[in-house]
Amino acid sequence: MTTERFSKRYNRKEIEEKWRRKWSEDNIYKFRYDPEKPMYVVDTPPPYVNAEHLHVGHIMSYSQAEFVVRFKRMRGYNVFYPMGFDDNGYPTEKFVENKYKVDKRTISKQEFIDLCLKETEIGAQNYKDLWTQLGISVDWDLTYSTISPLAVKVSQRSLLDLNNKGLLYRKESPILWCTQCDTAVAQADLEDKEFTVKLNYITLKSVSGKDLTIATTRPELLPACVALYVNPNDKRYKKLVGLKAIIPLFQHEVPIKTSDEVDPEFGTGLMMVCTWGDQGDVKKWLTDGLDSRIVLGRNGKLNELAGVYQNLRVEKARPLIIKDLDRKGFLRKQEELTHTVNVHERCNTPIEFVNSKQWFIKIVDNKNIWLEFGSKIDWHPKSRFNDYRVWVDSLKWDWCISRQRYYGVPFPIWYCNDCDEPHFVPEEQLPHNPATDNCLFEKCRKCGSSKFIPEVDVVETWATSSCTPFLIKELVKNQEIKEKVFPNSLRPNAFEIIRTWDFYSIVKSYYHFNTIPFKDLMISGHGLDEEGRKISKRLGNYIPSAELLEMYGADGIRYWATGAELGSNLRFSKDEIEKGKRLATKLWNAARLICSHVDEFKEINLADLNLESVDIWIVQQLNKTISKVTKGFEEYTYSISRNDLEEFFWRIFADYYVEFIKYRLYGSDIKSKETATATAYVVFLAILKMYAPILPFVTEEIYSRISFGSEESIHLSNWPEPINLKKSVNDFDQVIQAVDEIRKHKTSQGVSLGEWIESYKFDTNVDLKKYKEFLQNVGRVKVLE
RNA sequence: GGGUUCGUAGCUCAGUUGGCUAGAGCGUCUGGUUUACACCCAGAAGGUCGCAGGUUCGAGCCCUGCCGAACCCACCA
Repeated sequence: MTTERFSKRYNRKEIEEKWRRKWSEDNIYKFRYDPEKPMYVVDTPPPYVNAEHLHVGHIMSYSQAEFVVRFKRMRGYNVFYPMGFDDNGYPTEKFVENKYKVDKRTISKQEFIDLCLKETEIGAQNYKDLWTQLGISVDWDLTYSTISPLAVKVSQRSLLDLNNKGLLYRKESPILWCTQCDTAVAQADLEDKEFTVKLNYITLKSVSGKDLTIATTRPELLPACVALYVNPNDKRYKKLVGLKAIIPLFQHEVPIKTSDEVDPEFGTGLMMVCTWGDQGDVKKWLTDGLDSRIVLGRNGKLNELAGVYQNLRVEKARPLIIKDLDRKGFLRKQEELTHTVNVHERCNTPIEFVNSKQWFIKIVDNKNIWLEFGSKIDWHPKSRFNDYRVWVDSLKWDWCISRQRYYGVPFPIWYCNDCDEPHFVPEEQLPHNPATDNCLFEKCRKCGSSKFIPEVDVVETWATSSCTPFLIKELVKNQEIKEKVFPNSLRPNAFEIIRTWDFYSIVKSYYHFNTIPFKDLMISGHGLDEEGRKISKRLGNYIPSAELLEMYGADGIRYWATGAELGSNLRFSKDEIEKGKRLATKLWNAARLICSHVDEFKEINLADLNLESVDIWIVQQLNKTISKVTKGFEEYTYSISRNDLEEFFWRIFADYYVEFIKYRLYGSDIKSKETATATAYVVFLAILKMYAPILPFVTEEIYSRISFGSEESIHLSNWPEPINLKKSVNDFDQVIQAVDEIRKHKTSQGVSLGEWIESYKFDTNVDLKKYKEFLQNVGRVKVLE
């Protein structure tokens, strides 16, 4: 007897800690290249490094992708699994502003960047610790950060290429602007938000002295009003078309025009149109021969057109103007109006349109290409492709990539001081930062001037992270491997960044290499709190990840993460985590039992043994399970795999098979005992391997005690294959039914299942000639008929 | 206004080309210390599958309409 191989209790904490250390020391997740084997390249989302908000959602989505990665590794792929840290850009700046109570306007640029870099380092370490705790099997020698010189170089090279291909342009035009963050933003950075505001009915006079009433939610934009519009079919206003009206308080005259866009039912049917600053299809109004009256500046304040209201921010100016309109008798009434407004997703501030010069990447004209290339990718689940399609359809603006921020990838551009001609730093000089590096140009190629000014804007973060599919190529030197890294095999990410990370990656891979960036997309849902609410800092409805891992251990939490089908949200559930812990214990105990009967662990070929029907039956069940579980992982439906595996392990293997062979394990027939032990061992080993991607710690611990041969880790071992026995049973269902019948009988009689009873007569039609002895022993009945 | 997903037991959810009596876990109830495991085992109760039609020999699954939820898009004077 060798029960001492396993202690009575599975010591989760100690064992998980041991393997974390050992995996790292032995470097078992290091990328190994075997030219004979296929590559499996994963472009994992580089998380934002401000790690204070880490919660189960992060654990969930990274675990879900990692189940598949571990599976692929065991299936014999050369797994290339790097990890990045997305540290450049707005989230880090915001984090620093909050943590240090500073503002980018009130601190020197360099000081601010230094703080960002410092936090970046702390954040990356937090993440690394967390992923290690969780058992995420990335190769820590393959890491990058999006602010590193390598990432800057790749990002800048991308801009150069786009510029050479005529896909990058700089233009002064009305753009989407966040007055809070003080920067241009892209369409993808917008979100819908409902606001309840006042709809103000304001009276103005036509030049002929007639009273007119408009309804507006934005009275502070009156100074920018350039026209009034009515629907051409609106009889009330037919006579007014072509006349002019006088704007109250500001006294300028505007024409009254018609457009089908105007809804006669809204407000008074008379609509005020302003130049930029207001939401709406700006371009359309601009082509209508209207004056340009810009009242809102990039600083979010009203300009000189606003007269006495100059230099006020929108939210300050609005009530003042309303007050003055009311005092002078122009305000007829106010109504409550609930409407949705585009806000900046980072700060929830309503977006304004301001006139500004920015860099853009052409995307609007190529919608058909984005759809075509998007459809070439295998979406898991398929339905999420629709999110992508809808997004591409709704594109209205080219991709504005310049940001008036500090902490990001610099544009490698110098402008001629005299004629504004942009000069791109040549590729061999990258990475380049015009804010700190010397100017590389002597004379403007256009006007000959020798004065240059640096571009001080930075590239938005997505313009860099959209390069990750080919950025990770740069993490290896070997040319042969490089070629196989891109396009990648898998991009796993949550659904809310389909329109940013995924979309922009497709754009860049098409423009640079005319290919899709990755073959498969795995879209995960969100982790929710126990009530099904979104997890947010504001609600405080989550336990920080590190604490969670400390409380429950990695295996239990990973088990919880298998609970949601791919693409679905998943509620946090202590019960599910507990279930995962119980599963680990169950595996531990099963190993204890089986191994107490094995003297030596060795390679066993079951086909060579004289198997009994019950042994053949369990192997058949195992084979079915292997096929189903394998298929599930292949299709990224790890939750289905987990269900199939659990049904087999717990219900069929533990509750039936193990009970079925106990009389042999403890009996005197040595041959029969050996066969049963061997079968149980082989089947259990396969179960253990199939659980390895989900529960890497407990499976590794058990494996280390019961494996044979040279395989150092279960995670580097081969995925189980169905076993060919060359014989089969097909009448075992009736045996199961017969066993159930005896169990039911004993339970209803209040008799312990372990107690021998004198006799029993079956209702079930079972072949007693063949199975009588088996049923007597398993059911503990002396006489059966 | 448009789209996507979803609505199945008290709760959380499976149900993969339409096919015997609709499943699991948790919870509840009954019984059992059975030489791996009470972190266990055996069993029971509990569902007009959101509603109303339709197609079909047959619908939880397919079609139409409606109700409700979440998310996305558009409008947003």
